Amino acid sequence: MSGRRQYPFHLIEPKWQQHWDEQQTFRAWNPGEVVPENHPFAQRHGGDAMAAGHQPPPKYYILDMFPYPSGAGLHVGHPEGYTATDILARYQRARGRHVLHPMGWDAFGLPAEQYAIKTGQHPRKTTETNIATFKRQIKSLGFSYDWTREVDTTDPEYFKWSQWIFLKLYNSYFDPELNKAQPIELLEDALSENPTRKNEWKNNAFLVGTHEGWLSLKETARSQARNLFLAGKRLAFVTEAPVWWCEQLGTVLANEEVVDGKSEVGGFPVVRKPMRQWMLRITAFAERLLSDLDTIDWPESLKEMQRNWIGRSEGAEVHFQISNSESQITVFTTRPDTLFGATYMVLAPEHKLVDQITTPEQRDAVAKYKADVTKKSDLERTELAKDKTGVFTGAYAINPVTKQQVPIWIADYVLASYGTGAIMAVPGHDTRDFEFAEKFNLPIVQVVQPPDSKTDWHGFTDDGTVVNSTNAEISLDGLTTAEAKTKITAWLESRGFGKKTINYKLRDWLFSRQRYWGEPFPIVWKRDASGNLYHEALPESALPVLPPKLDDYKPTPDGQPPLARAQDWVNLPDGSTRETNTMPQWAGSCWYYLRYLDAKNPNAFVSKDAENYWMGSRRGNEADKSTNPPPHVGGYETPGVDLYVGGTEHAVLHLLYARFWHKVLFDLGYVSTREPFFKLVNQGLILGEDGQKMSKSRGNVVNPDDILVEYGADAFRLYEMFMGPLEMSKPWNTKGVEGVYRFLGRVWRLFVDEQSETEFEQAETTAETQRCRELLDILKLNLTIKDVPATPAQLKTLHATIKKVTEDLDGMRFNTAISAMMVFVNEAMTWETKPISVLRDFLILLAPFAPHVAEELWAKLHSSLITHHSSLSSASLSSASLSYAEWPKFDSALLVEDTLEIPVQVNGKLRDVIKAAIDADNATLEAAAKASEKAKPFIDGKTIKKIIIVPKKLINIVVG
RNA sequence: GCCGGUGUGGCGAAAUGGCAGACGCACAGGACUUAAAAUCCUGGGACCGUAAAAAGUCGUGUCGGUUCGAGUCCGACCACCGGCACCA
Repeated sequence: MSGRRQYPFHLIEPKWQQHWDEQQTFRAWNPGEVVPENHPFAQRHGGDAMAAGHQPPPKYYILDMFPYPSGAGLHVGHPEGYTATDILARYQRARGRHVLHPMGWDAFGLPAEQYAIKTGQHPRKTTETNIATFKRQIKSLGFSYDWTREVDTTDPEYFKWSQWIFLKLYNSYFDPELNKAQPIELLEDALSENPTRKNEWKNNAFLVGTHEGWLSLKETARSQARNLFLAGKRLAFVTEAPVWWCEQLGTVLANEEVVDGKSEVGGFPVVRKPMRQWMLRITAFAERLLSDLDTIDWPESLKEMQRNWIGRSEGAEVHFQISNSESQITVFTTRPDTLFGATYMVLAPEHKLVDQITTPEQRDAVAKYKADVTKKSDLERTELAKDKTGVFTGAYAINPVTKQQVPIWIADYVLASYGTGAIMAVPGHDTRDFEFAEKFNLPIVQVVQPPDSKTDWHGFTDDGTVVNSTNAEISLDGLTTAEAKTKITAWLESRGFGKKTINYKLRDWLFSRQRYWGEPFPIVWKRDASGNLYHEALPESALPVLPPKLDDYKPTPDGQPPLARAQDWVNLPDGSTRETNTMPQWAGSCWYYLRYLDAKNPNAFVSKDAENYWMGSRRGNEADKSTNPPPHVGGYETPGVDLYVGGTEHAVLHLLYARFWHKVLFDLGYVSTREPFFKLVNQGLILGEDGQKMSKSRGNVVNPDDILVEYGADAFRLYEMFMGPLEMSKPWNTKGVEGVYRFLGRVWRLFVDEQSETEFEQAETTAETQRCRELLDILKLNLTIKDVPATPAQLKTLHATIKKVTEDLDGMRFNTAISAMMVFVNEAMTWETKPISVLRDFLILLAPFAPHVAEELWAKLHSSLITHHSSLSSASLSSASLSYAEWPKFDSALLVEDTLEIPVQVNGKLRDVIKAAIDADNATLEAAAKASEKAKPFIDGKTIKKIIIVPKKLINIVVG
């Protein structure tokens, strides 16, 4: 253990936390707000800085991924990111930026609900308890959050706006020509006005064939058709589709929440089950979600994960005529150049043509295979991937280029959910098709010649030269793969056999859950005159839609969501019924960063002014919005969130969903940027002391509360940053905390008089005064601290530190910034006289990292100045709050040395270090190097071929 | 299999192509102390030397290349971590 306490952090930290709270020191101000004169922000920027007509200070929006307040409390991983952002928030505040640094709770979620099912305790209660714990723990770390902007996704005043955004999605459609979301009213209007849209209208399958026919419909039928049509266009829509159903959780899950055939939460098995569900049309935004990644400053690996998830691939659709049938099978292929090698076709077992084309002889085999496949969980389907299975349907299709009849099979290696659910099999040049063809003795032909003639063409999938690909109309032979793709696609298009297309892996977002603890949908179901069910949005005035009170939070026995138990809530007086699904947890986290901007606004999810100030960039808004903003505008005003810090676990869930919602809000004119998070950094994992991931079962979990009691928040913060680069995974080492704790102790002793410290400790031993903050007044400033001018050497030390810390903070290199401060303190400890001005600047550097001890010493420095040095200049006396003190500037002129130590190398190996004047010319340096006694033995007897002189750096003598 | 990241002392790490190992941990020796804790000082990559030094040689996952000079740039490979994975 640490033994004697290094300094009284147990008194200092609560004292300053309370002070910041009471003064609302870190409150950020919205446009139009008047800042009280005594607030440190007003002292720095003026009380009317945010008033209309004033140029407000440049903003800096720095955001943490808000936590899910679990019952387990904070772990040491949480404060890692929070400390990094807090240091930058405090640093930017010192640099004069108006910092928005908020915190809140992503509090809907399964654990509170499962606890409710077990114990009957309302999830609200569990959530409130957990939030209280998290808040206490986070506050004890002294972060400079603006708590007036705290959000809680489960607060009706918050989720009212989540529901409001859902209504925006519901009442919008995607216009492919404009490539953007539009209000659904435009589509309704266009139906009757715009001829091309009329066609679209007419061609919808569920409608009568002609516009005239449409007009002849009775009003009720027309209204029904209209509802159906619009329902099919909305960004939020209902579909009956196979979804992931998790029996144990009693809910459906999104693709993103299913990992290896199991639920991401709990690891329970999931099965495919057709159910009526709400979906969000994220696929319409696939291209923008992909291409806009190029405009934001995110880690490449994270962008790559999103790109993979979106999974864009360019290729062609090709239609194959089914023999003896009117029907066609359309396939998607990225290799149209290999069309001549397509010797069979495969449909996914779920493909809708399967039953239609299967011949009577094959019917039993096909039925059996289909039954087998549905029984398999997805896990089994992928685990058994090595061995291909499938059945012949008995039907044939015609290859459009070879005109040959090719057999149509079904196999579960073709997925119903990707492309068209059907493939043309080219066993010569596709690994899977090759395996399948080998197993079932299907013909394999070569159509690509590998560049290296020694390479076996069987199953060769790379690019090469096309062979065996000629018919009466077209020949691809001799072309490269790329050329052949272009040529055959053009030919297919000209003949109506297909066309160029782009396919995405991204699926629409399954947006409903059979849960209690989530946002209810602002939707009711009604029946039209012919008794058909249709959905209708509630008006904005009906928001928030609160969940009903329940005694039992389980789903109903017949599989209805828990909300269905509240019959008096579900059934409305007019005969309509409420939607009983709830939204997924992601709903609240999709837009919370916008609510922070104007967290208490009862009239809008965010006011236009607040959104403009915090998210827009003055520079960015002047630029044409249709062009992408440059990834990093060197100046200090950036669009969107300036910095977002969090773990990689949200790479394809939260971060993709939030970008999607943001784009819809952008299209509809509610936000001013295309992207929400301009720069994003992933913090690395903190591993256990044993180098393994921390987990209860390993017993290597470190509880932050224990560390705080032993070493204090400042040491904890410092250690989290000193461990290594933020983005890296690194093992925890409590001994390392002691190291930075000792450093803070040295800082303390640099400032505090030893004699007074002894008095303080004696006073503290009395039981009744132990926790008394007034005791801190006993402590006096070290007598070696004097109001004297700094020596050149002292200035050099200080300015080298300012330079290093400033540059390292700009580059988020917290660990090396801390080591620079350690070097400073080690050096300053040796000074007999310590100039106040130097120590004062040092405290400003230290403050972002260790704010409590810095504030305490700052206060001591200034109160002591007022008592003892009343004649001091105002510059060194300025006692404005440390949190808003101006960041010191370094003067490079002070860092210049008059003599330098210059290494002398012979053939690149270090042989000596010589002293030289800073302005020594090359001839002088060369002479000095040649004269070096230590280098001489390596030069003597050899000829000097050349001498490399890097001014102020190095001399290298090359001999031969 | 594909994509991304990382390999440097006993450990966490640091190094615009220019003195490898700053800073810290752990360790060892010393000072202070009745003693301990705390604090302060000193030491340290390996090898070879030596009474102790000095000098020297090797050294940033492996092999090769570019360069006067490579932890850093290029090529091939190996190991570990993370993600994706029958995506046509």
